[in-house]
Amino acid sequence: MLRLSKKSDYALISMKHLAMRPDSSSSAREISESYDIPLELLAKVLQRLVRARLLASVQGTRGGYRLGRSAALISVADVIQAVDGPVTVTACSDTDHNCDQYIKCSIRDPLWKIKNRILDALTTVSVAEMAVEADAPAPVAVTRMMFVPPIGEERS
Amino acid sequence: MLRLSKKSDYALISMKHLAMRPDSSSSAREISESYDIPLELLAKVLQRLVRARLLASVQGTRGGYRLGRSAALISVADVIQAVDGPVTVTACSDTDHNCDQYIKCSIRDPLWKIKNRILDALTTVSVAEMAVEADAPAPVAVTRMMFVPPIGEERS
DNA sequence: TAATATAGGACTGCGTCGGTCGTATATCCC
DNA sequence: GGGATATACGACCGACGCAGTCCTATATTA
Repeated sequence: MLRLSKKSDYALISMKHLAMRPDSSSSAREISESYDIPLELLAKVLQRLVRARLLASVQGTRGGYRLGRSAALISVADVIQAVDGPVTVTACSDTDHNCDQYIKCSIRDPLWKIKNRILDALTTVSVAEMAVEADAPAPVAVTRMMFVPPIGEERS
Repeated sequence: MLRLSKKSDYALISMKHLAMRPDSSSSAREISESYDIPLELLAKVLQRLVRARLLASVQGTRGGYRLGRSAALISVADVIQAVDGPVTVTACSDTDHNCDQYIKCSIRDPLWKIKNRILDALTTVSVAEMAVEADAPAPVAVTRMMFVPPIGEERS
């Protein structure tokens, strides 16, 4: 459990993709094809990231997405929260307590502390750190690997 | 997101409940009524905790549940994993990689690191620590508070 | 033997998530 | 200007998992 949603996965993949190409912009289609992500779904994810100012978009034929700010200033928590809403371990938060057991609940405080520790783990890892993974192949090589030869052999 | 399941909630409530009564055993019914948890559902949760050796059960009329070992030796992670299976942030684990993007996925390693940090946060908090919360009312008072006056005014 | 407890499998309603579709709008190139 | 290609965004839909219920079997005690 405690699984991340697909949308968050896609968002993080996209953010890392863009972080590795700081000077160019990528279209939703490019990212979609690179990682086999359904285009429409990815598009909506990217749009949410734009609304959260984590990405900047350019419309039109040569449009696409860029990072909204330096990758070092974007945390994994930022990305997840932009896409899936606030990180909440419990059904009840400090604002709304929509839970049958709210009054009688005896584990709120300990769980909130744990939530904060989880949030901390997500906050202290930046997209930039994700992008400098040692195992990451060079950008071009990645893009190559991404395109699975459709059917025929397309070896250059 | 990253929400805990209801079953985990119930499991943690029960564990704390039992940790606060180290010398007596509690029945599923008692816990169920104390916190307004559906009896059958709670029963199954408790059974899973027994199977994981976190609880010990006594059948029969005067039966019930006790902690399987010292509360200090039971972590929140233990409880969650006993009830909801292994903590997995990603769909793919090191054993099975049932995810369309597995081959092309670029964020496995960073996410696994984050998963470990989350797991760490859950492992370093014991049930005993949860039970010694300062704000926890005395057992009896708790049980009192639990029973919301049904309809009429029942002020003593 | 009746009451009360755990053990555990089968079933179900429903909310959420992943994904699709359709449409509007912006921009570039011919 | 017009077509191609991009983002923006709301509506819709099927599948799946979770929460909860029901039923039966078994153990223990009074």
